[in-house]
Formats: sequence, C-alpha cells, structure tokens
Amino acid sequence: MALKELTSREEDYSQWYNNLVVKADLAESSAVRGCMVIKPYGYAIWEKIQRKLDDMFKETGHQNAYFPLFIPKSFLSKEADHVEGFAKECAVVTHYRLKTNPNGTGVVVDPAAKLEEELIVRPTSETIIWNTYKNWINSYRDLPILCNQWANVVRWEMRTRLFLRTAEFLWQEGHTAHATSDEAMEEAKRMLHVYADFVENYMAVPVIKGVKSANERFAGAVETFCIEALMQDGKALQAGTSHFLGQNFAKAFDVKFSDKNNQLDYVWATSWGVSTRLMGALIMAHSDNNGLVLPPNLAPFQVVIVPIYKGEEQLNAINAKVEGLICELKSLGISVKYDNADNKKPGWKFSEYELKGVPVRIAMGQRDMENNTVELMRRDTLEKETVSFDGLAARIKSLLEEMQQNIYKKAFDYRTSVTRTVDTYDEFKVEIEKGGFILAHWDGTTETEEKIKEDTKATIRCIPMDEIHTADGHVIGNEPGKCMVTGRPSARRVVFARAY
RNA sequence: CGGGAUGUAGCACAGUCCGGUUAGUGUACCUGGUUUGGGACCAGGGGGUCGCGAGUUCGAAUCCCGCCAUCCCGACCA
Repeated sequence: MALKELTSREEDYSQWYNNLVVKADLAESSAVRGCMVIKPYGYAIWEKIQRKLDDMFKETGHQNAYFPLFIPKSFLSKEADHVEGFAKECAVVTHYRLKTNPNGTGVVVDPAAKLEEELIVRPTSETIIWNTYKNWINSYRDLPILCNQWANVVRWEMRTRLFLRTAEFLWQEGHTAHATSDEAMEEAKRMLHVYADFVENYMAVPVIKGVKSANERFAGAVETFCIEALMQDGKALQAGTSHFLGQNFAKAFDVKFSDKNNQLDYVWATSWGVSTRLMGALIMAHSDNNGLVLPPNLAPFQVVIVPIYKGEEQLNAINAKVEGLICELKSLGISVKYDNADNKKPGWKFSEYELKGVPVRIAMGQRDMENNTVELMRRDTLEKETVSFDGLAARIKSLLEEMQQNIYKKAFDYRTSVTRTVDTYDEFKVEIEKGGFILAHWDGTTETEEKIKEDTKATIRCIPMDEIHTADGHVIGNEPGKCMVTGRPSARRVVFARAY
C-alpha cells in the first residue's frame, strides 16, 4: 500500500500525511485555492471535538454567540499590532454584484457595484466583537462577558496543507471582557488549561503548556499562552492559544466601564481558540502505516463488527447473535457499527476500518459460532485474540479505556525520548536536525531568537510553565543558566523545535 | 514572488529524449460465474478535448512558443 511505501523515506512524511488524510476519507483539496473539503468521516471526528470542547466551555461559564463574517476594513486598522499581523493575509470583498459579460460569455464584476468601504473576510473576530462589546458594556455590572463563537475564518496563506494550514478553517474563538487585569489573566490561563485537558485526555496528545516569546506573540496581545504538541516526525505543532489582551482592544474600540468607585476604566480582555488544525495533530501524532489510530474518546464509532459467512443462512445466524451484543454495547455508551454489507469481502473491510482508525474490531464467523467466541482486534497495537462471547461488552468497555491510556502513553513516551537539554550552540545546531524538543537557555532577547531561527529554522515554541521530562530521565524546571548563544544570564530553559 | 518538478480514463502511472498503425498498464466501475477467517479469481464490457491556446509538419501526447493549474523547497502562519 502507498502509505507504507511512502513512509519508508523520511523526507516524504508530508506526502505520507496527505495520502493518509485522503485515503482515510477525511478530507480532500477543493476547487478553491488552499481550501479543503472535509468529508463525512472527517467531519464526524470534528463534531466529536466540538461537542466535548463546547461542554467544557459551558462548564467554565461561557455562552455561544455569533458575529458577522465580514469586517469593515476600518475596524482592522484600529489596533496597530493587530493590523500589521493580519494585513498580509486578508481576503477582501470589493464589489457586491456581477453582471453578464457584454461579450456574452459568463459573468464579470459589475464596476458600478463597488463598495464604498471594502469588507474583510474575518481572519479572526477581535475587531468586530470589540466594536460590538462597546455597546454592551457601561458598568462593572455588565462584566464579565464570556462569549464563544464557532465559526469559519479565512487567512490567505501562501502555502497550505490539509487541516494544518488551509485558507479557510473552522474553529472556535472565545472573547471575554473583564473588570480587572487579574481576572482577565486568570481567564486566559483557565482556558489554556481547558485546552490542555482536552487535548491530553480526549485526543491523547501530550502537550507542553507555556508562554510565547514576544516574537511569537499574537498580534495585539500582551501575553500569549499556548499548548505545543510534538508530531511523529519530530516537528512541533501549536495546538491552541489563549491570549491576555490587556486593554489593547478596549482602547482601540473605546470600550470603557464605570467601576464600583464610579471611576471610568478600559475593559480587560482575553481571546482563545483552537481549530481544525487539531485534526492534523490527531492524525500526525498517532497514525501508523496501516492508517489512522483514533483514541476511543474521539472515534466516530468505537467498535466495528464484521461477519464472516458463506450463504444467507450463516449470515442470518450471525445477525441474530450480534443483535444482542450491539444493544449491550450501546447501553454501555459504546458506539458500534455492524458492517454486514455483502458487497465487500471481510479482508477488504478489515483494511478499510484499520485505515479509518476504528479502535476495536470484532470478527465473527462460523468457527466462532460453534465455539461461542469472537476475534477481537485492537487498533493501537494491532493485536488479535480469540475471546469468549460471554461478557464481551464489559471486556470491550475496559479495553477502550485501556487503549485511550495506551495511545496517550505511547505519544508521551515518544515525546520524552526526543526531548533533551543542550548547552552549547554548536551542539544545538547538530541536535535540531534530529527533530524533537530541545531545552536550552536563552537570554530573552528577540535578536537572539531571530538569529537562532535564521541559522537553524528552529523557533522558541514556548517558555514552559511546568516541569518537563527528558530522554535521559531528568526533570527540567526553572533552573537559571547562561544563554547558549550569547552567554548572558537566562532565567530558565525554553523549548526549541522546528515547527509546522 | 524566487528555485525545482509535474499535468495522459474516477485514481495512480507508462509512453515524450529520438514525431508515424486503432494511445497503453494497474486499480476502480458494469455484466456473468466461482468465491468469502486479511484489500479474491476467471471471462466479457464501458470509459480519453493526452492541462489550455497558437505554431512547425504529409502526420504531434511527443518538437517550438505562450498561458494556466497543481505539488515540493523558501518568505508568511492557527
């Protein structure tokens, strides 16, 4: 199979990934440059992500709302850093009408229908939301505002890749307004922890929580927090961000409130988001040469049952026996697909569901009918065993839980095995070629960071908040040292990697 | 926008250098039969503006010129 052939050559990892996305029926390139079509199976995974995250947002007191797709151009220019950060990748609406081409072929833009002010297709919604919040906020009694929006955004990237960087992508963006700096900062950190909790416990992808360097900070933010994941090819992926915006947007949009002492002050803000990029992280963190490996918590269906039979009589017998099992699994909250379609052979189905990452497969044939057994296969290890039909549902339930842990552990162990400390710049240049996370001292300046990026293509993924385990068994915390490039003092080691 | 490559059936490709029968292979699809515990087999069948346009030639998938698109590597980024 092509997947196997492609991975044997390391440099083709990106092609392997693309191939996997297409073959597993998740997504494909669309006719529109840089955009993608998310196919039903891929979207089912996204819905799983959406639902769980949405629940977590509700639990932390947030509500959903919706704001316009189009942003007047003038809004974008109100926050200086923000406009600079996004100006280069905006799609712009200039006209509102077409007319038939005078020469009779097709349609052309009607020059008479030019908009007085161009509209920007949102690359993110801070500006239009803060323009709206201005009308919602007068007093400290109106605060906090804790809104989330599920939406699509457009960023006209020069190079695109399915799920990881598409011109249009789906995401959620939370936008909150607070009366105090502390409260806003606490919110930004709280949502970072929600993201980390979700990505680690549902997607089974370990992440490093941290703070972005000034250079990597979101355009318009005072502080950007992030979660960084590591893919199987050793490259890092920013999986989510949460920003403390200070009063930048309140000042840009003139959003003031009266506090308890009747003093006017600007509102404090946060914003935070994760996108369909999470799908890319999921695929690249766990997949193997047989295809996708989905953690049970995110699989559109967790169990597939494949009957093996000769003739209608045998099929009917299996149908009857499987029926009870399906009910039992469903009552335990396990989603199951029974594929008794007779237009594909069992071998074909086995490969197909492996490619799609279905966690558990049950095969049931004449042999099993006679012995009251089934063949049980787990996707993460590809191990098969023949087990008794009795007590099967309970067995599967605990197997799914074990698999969820095992998939996480595998990713965590891999990450640890390629995480190490480096103390000299020469050593760094050698080590960065091997991929993985490198913990090194940095003097905190943008100049040094830029030099490292220039020399090695490595970026500071984050200044970590927690302790990190390295391959040699050490635990790295916030011990001070000397910058590997300049020798100047460094407060603690930061995380370097090449990134997507 | 710079560097490299590729456009031939739904998909993956050969053929192009060196122009010459009716453009081929695998896979997918349709029909019939045999099969069914790891992507079945046999027989038959359908499907092509050879990316687009212009040129050279008796003759172009093949040579020349122009354009377009896609992918990879940079710059940009969730």
